[in-house]
Amino acid sequence: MREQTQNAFRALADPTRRDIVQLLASQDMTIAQLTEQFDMTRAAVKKHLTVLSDGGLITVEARGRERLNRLEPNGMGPVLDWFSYFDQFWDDRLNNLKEAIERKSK
Amino acid sequence: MREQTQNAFRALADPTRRDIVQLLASQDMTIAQLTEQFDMTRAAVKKHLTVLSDGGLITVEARGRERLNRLEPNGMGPVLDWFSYFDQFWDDRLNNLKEAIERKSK
DNA sequence: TTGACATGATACCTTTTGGTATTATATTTA
DNA sequence: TAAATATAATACCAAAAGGTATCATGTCAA
Repeated sequence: MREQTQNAFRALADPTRRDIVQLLASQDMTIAQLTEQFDMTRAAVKKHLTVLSDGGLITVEARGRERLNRLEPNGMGPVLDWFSYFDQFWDDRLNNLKEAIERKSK
Repeated sequence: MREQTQNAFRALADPTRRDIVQLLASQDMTIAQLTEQFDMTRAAVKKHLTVLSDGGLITVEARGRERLNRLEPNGMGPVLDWFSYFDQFWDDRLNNLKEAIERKSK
């Protein structure tokens, strides 16, 4: 599972891919829909999606001739697990994040 | 500050650099000490440290002819901020992390 | 001061990465 | 069925990344 962690971190290293993740957080999208949002070819976007898929961050569902790209809810797991390793350093940060979330959920 | 986020994510994309971060979490180390832990030259380790520094994840303190590399406590800030954007998706994950931390602090 | 030590800087090489262009395949739809 | 649509796959290219070797610089110690 070490490989999965590496692939996930690698997937997040590119700004375009992080943007794709944010877009897919609001709704599932086809390659064509995603490509509209960027200044690059569909082939380039497809490559990014492959990297995101390798990282376990998205899944693809075939719907007729379309393919719906969907964020994988558990995809960030390995990444967040890695961060949780630094309790003594990041506890404060994580607590801030926690509090922000709690504030919103009220 | 968009640049800082990118540099931090980029810094974390390499497994050697993540290992360096983990090593520095336990104690500050010189390049020579870090190099002992890896199968590569000092120059290569130095490059990784430069990337980590660019990402704001470490700072360097000159001590005589040595340079002590130290983890920057707030360095992960931009990265964790980015993750906090996905409340609706990652809340559960973050809550699990939060609970694990709370359990430990008891 | 001279030599050893710790690091910095640079040139160079190979592989990976991010992108395009092009061609192929599968699915609708007129 | 034929044309249009949505995507996949491949070859190719320039730039960035990760590494080594080598040389330069600054500091400590005899």
